[in-house]
Amino acid sequence: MGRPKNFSREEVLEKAVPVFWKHGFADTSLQELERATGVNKSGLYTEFRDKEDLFVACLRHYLESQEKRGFLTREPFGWKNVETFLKIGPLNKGEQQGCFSVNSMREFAILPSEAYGVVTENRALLQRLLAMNIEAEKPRMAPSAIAEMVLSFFSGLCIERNLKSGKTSSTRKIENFMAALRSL
Amino acid sequence: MGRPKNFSREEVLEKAVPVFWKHGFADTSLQELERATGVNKSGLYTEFRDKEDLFVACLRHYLESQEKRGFLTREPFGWKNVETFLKIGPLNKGEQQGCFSVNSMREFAILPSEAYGVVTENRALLQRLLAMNIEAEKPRMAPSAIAEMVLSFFSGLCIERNLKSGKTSSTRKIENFMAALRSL
DNA sequence: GCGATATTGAACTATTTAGTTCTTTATCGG
DNA sequence: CCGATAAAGAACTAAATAGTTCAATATCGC
Repeated sequence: MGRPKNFSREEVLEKAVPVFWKHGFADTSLQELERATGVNKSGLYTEFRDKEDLFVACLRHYLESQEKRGFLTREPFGWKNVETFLKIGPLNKGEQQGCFSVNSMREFAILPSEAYGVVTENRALLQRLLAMNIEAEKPRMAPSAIAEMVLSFFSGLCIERNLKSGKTSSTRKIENFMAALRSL
Repeated sequence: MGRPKNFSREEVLEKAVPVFWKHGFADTSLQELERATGVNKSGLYTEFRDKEDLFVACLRHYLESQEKRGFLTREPFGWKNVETFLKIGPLNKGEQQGCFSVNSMREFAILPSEAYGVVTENRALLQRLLAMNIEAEKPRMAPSAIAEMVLSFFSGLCIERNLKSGKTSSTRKIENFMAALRSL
């Protein structure tokens, strides 16, 4: 069976995500990835085809972990879920600000096309989950139309996390937005 | 007086903006900038301190040109101006998608701190102009609070321009959002 | 413990990068 | 038209980059 490797794919992804998250694809070097993951280039290249492949794997891993948080699938469905999603969906843990996926959208021009697919599929999923929660509140406006707005607002909140503004102001802003939604 | 240079600072900025806009700072090479502007490195380096300096100059130039479009200063102030701002503020000219300034927010980690200042100042200005227009409609909610929401929504629309989605869906989304605002 | 096997680490490669330097060239004032 | 001056062009530098190669090494089944 030969020598066993002393890292797991999961482990590497876990540690690589914050690096790409903060610096993006272009400005992240293999050296940084080695340092952050503790895995040598040899290891990284046996596990991943190249830097692009590793990036896409990170993106998938990130989105799966976000899905597991399940803010939009908690019963009962409704505005409360939407509000939670907006409030604590975008992360605020040190280097990890906003949403890795939204950040990546800026870099599509230089990212493998696979990344585009991963992000758009996830957005479609979010859109459906949002619509499901909105549907439950029986608003006058079409749930899918409201869901679209929410997703855009969410994307805005995410990139704004790159600005150092207070958490309270963000919370207040979300509550105002929710007030507007509830009247639809 | 010596040999006269055969380019103007304006010209260079005009041609460099789309390059940074599309590729961001990290992934734009001096070579690309030479090609796009038609100005040799010698020329670029006599006009600008370094790549960072050129980038910040591009950002300023872009924001000034956006201000000149003046969507938010047309009389009479009101929802119509806000709607116009959302609809045709984010550009859609080939490589130039969304907003250069919003795109740049993703890269603050590697951008000169000056860039941060330029962007935040501009956002503060937008915030004031939006509030001014909203104020004119005398809504029940605080104009500055509504302005905050609009700016976040705008930011979201801008990064979403990196996805290839139809223009009509964006227009419909904005109209729905405006409907929500008008009820505040 | 031994040999096959797979991982690891480090040295290496080829390319690209931002930035510099130096020669050539064009213009203007006299 | 000539000499001072400033710009343009190209050659150059040093560092960083993604990716490769290969010898050293650790483990497992036997």
